[in-house]
Amino acid sequence: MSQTTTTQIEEKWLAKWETAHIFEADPDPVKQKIMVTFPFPYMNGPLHVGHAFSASRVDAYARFKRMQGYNVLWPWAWHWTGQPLLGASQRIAKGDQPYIRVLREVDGVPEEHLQKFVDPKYMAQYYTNEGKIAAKRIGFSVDWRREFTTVWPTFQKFIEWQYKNLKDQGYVTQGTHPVVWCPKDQSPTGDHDRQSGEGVTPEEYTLIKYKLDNNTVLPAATFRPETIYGITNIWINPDATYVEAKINNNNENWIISQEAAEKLEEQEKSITIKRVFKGRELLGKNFENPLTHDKFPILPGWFVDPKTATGIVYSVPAHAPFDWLALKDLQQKPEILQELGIDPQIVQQIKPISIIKVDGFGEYPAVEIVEQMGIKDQHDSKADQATKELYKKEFHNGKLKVNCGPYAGKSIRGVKDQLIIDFKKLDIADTMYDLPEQVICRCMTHCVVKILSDQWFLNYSNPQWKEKAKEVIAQMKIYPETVRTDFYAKIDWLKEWACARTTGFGTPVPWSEGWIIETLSDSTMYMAFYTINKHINQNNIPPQALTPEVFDYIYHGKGDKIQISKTTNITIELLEAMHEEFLYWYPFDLRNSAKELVPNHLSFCIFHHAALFPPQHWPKGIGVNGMLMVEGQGMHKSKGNFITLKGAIDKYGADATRCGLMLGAEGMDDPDWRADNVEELKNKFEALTNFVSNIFMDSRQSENTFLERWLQNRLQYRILEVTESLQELKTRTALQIALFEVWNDLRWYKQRKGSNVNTVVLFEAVKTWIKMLTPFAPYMCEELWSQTGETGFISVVSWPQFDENKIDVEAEEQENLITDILNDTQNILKATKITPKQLVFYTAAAWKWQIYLKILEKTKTGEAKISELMKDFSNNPELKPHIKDIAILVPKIIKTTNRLSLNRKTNMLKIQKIDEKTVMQNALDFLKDRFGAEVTIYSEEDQNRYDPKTRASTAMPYQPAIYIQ
RNA sequence: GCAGGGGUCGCCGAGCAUGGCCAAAGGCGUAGGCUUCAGGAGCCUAUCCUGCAGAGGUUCGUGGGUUCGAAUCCCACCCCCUGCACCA
Repeated sequence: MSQTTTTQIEEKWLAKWETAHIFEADPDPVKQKIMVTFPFPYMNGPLHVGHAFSASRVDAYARFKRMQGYNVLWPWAWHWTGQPLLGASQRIAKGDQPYIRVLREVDGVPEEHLQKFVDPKYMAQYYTNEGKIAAKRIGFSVDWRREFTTVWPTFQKFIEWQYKNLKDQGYVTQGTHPVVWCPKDQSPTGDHDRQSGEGVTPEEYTLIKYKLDNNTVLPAATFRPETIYGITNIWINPDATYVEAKINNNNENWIISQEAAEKLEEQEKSITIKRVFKGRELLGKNFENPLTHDKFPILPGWFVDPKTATGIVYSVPAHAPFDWLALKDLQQKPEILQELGIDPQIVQQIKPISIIKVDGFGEYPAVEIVEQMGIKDQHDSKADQATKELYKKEFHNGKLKVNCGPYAGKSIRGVKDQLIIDFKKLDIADTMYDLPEQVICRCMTHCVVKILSDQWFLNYSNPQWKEKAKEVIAQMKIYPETVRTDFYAKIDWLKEWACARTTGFGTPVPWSEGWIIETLSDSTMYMAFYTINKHINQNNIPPQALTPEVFDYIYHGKGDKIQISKTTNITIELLEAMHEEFLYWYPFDLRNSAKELVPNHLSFCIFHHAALFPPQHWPKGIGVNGMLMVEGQGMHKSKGNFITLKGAIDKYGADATRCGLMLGAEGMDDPDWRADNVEELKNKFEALTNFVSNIFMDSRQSENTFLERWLQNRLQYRILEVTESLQELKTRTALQIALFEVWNDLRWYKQRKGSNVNTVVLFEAVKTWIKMLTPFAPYMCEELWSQTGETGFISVVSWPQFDENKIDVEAEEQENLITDILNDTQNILKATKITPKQLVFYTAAAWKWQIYLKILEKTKTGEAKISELMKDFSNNPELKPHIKDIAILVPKIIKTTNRLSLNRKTNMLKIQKIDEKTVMQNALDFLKDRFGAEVTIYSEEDQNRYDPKTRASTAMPYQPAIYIQ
């Protein structure tokens, strides 16, 4: 089968599916429903194989369930909300050549479209159109009547309703929020908008307002406000520029670095600078600890960076290695102090003040760690390491000492948050945000932290909401189960989420002019919109008719439908139909995505369902899988390893692409797309098609032996395994068994039967086989199905049922005998390097079976005692003549039977004796063929046996003796 | 830093929750044979080491331990990956 015919087959079946509408699902009261979903893809680029991986798993599940007789709904939509589409079109408008080249060469956008991409909606529509073609070609069994994009006014009405509800219930709050901010763009700078500083987030400093005089403070920045009790001095950089500024129009003057003043402007502080001066001006002055009213000096610290926080640092030499090192330096260099006009006596007298007790350290942990690590001075690179180590230990294990006021005896970890709140109440502390590393915007501007005010939040901190979300998780099926703890952790971890933005595509916040619902916040409940969007699309319901009352009726059954119909012009029948359709399909049974969506989208989805729907409409199942790798690396357009779905289908065909993806991984493992493997798979499918076609063309029949029963027996296990795996969304395991293991079984059967294949049995087996492959490779299976003479679609044929009656342990054991003897013989040939001319096998004598089965029975119950067994055997007149041999055999048999699995022991006991000679005799041709030698079978009891090396006596049940010459 | 997930015979990957047909599935790769005008594809066989009789030896990140017996259970250590907020 050449590539062109693969494409032709795909086109043929795609057209047939569409004409027959087999994937369009409407409510059917007599059928059980399954609704599966996949997070809609964002349309600033083409669908790629990463999308296809997660979605193929959804499709395989949908197809499996459909074949099992469920009424399956698998809808799809397109995400346009957000900033990237706008950003992309702007880059094109600006003539960003590298970017345009990527669109042209990677995405494959034709020139005439590319030029129109300056319009972001054109761009989104282009990718949406292309995406739909690709999603169809890959064979996703989607009901396209429910399609929409997130900028459709009808969808936005749904979002308005959703947010109105959330707000009414108090889940939406307003407040402030720190963001990384580009002063030039006047917008937040997300990771993707950064030239450098990816992953950097604002850090919160506590400012302790040490008093210089009555209305002037030195706001020293710290992550450890509890150390206020251990302060000995403040560090000021003598060479840095500081300002004295009036803050927030009250009477407080702050002394801070010039840089800090600029930053605080963005953090809801109004700054009026009164004077500018060098840090050295402050040296030697005293200030007051606002908590204890003790007085301390201001000392020079060149290590103080005016660019970090306020440029003012307070010193806690007992617990901060840097402070101790700096203090020691100064104490050793009185001349520097004199030069700066400070009395060295003052510095000499400073002693560290110990305030934290921590295991493994004495009075002054900072002093100790500096000595332990042999740190020379503050420029030593190990000083940083020492700081981190000590902070960590003190935070996790440290307890505050008696000199810490009301906090004495408390652990640092437990008291820190409360302490900050208390200090703020006392008006001796404030907060400032700063970045731990430099962040530079794409526009090359240095970013700062800005506090956004009047920001709208989804209040995921709300403990009642969290509780409810956990209830949703508790009743949900999660694939794989290991992710459940992850979900609980993420629910706990989520806090207020800024759910509105001022730019980008999206639904305007209904109650607040100028804000748009943020992109991750508008995609949490839309699965419920699929259930009714068919009606909206088909009846051209105008957006203005979709009032909150309409949605209240549809989703909550609230309100008077007659009244609603009157005001909206939506007929009562239609309102009812939508309500009914929602009730039929909801909740969804499976939503599957990559694991990156666990902490955001999937958790949000859980939260929102908890808030807006009653328990009977909570999600029933969520599936999570790994992130697709390409040739061992993450897939990125910039890395040049980006593979579009269209490109993959063009090259390998839909079936190979699907299976290549699904064979990659399951569970949380990251699948690896390897072009060689997918190519190989494409060849495999050609071979498979030939293999199957040949069987279909072969009209001969043949006799029934145990091998037919063996094949059917095998197939039952395969059906069981594939069904159970698919049920658990283990698509890789399921496909592996369905494709390779079944194939191996069929091959083995054909080999064993040689020219005597029973085509009737094989034909049926193959039909079962391709049914099991249909969820994975639907096109090939439709084609093969039609070759069998069937007229319907295999896509809607009944899934194979496990049939207990076809289980045949005897056939299984008989075939085990053959494979075992085959392996043993090959092993001997390998060891002896004989090229065999003749093989002779001798099956065990009847009396050996007697003792074998007896021992087997004993070992099964775990009490095979040699003495007892021997007594038994010697009392048996049939065995008595062989008692000498039996004495030797018993321990051997105990050893071999002990190693058998319980399952096999049970089977062997159930069958009792198998007629080995006949079984072997029937395999004669096969064995001859396999070894290219004459083969003879005897029983060791045969008088006329050929046995030149007297091997026959070594024969055992299930292990005939072998002679090779 | 916080949270989560891993290290298996050339590679990818099962197995490990319920220790024992585990020298360890399957796929890929590699080698040999068959088929073919040739190439590719396909089919068969082999693929840790040793072995002139169906066997033995050493393996499952490292080092210990429990057990008659450990890839599987326990402890310690080393290494790797992913996510972390206004962004899809």
